[in-house]
Amino acid sequence: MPELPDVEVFRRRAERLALDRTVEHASVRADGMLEDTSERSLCEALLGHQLCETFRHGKHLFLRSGEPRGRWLRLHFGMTGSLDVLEEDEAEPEHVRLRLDFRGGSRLCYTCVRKFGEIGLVDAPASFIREQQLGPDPFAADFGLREFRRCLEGRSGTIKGTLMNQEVLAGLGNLYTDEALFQARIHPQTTVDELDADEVAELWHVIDRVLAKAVDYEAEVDRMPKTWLLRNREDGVDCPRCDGTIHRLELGGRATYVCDRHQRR
DNA sequence: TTCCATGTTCCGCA
DNA sequence: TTGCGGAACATGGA
Repeated sequence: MPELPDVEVFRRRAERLALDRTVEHASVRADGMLEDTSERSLCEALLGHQLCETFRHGKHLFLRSGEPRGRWLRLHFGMTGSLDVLEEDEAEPEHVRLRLDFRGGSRLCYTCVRKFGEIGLVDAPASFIREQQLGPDPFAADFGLREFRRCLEGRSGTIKGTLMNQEVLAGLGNLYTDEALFQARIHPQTTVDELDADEVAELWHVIDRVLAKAVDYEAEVDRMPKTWLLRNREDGVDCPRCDGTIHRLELGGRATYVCDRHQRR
């Protein structure tokens, strides 16, 4: 489930298990997933070098190569991507699109079942973020209520669409947007200009808390509290927070779950 | 077989 | 011109 918390978990995994190991072999099986690069350039940037730094912005993960030019491998996970570091004796998962074999036997596997993800090579994360016009990352230490207010300024669309717009805020997807709105008691179809200052502040605090907690739970839904919507995404079940019922709506072509009682329009 | 899916992008409309 | 919302995209699993 690669939204911000999932990608942050991948980043920490790479930071812990994939840095400072020489890449001895790289295999790319990712036709259609390479962005602004080629298999040859990727191999050139990685082979014989070590990964030496990790960075995440929104749903994008960057791994810096220790090659002289210091380019960054960029991974986006689409809807089904994942990143694992396997030991020598561990079986390889299916749908591996990029595999880096390290000296010593461990290997980094980027898998993506539906191939909606992207593999790229960039000179610097900052320039990529600028070119893509990505909004700020809500998990960043310097992102506070003031910055959040600025993101919503002048917006007129629904709060759900706005939060999921990566040019407004980078990292929230369908699931965590629903979760934040559920906990903040805001209906997803509420428009941004309908929210008062208190609601915006509450929403900010909820987003902050949900993201931090989700990362603590390593983005594993089964470990999250039963009072979270993520544990209750099913049409017709009882709301875990009030006497209401959870309903499934379709918003912008996406499944949306709301409580009919504490998220009124 | 049919339906559904956490991602982005594109097009028509206001 | 800009922003918004819905449709489309490709693929595989339940």
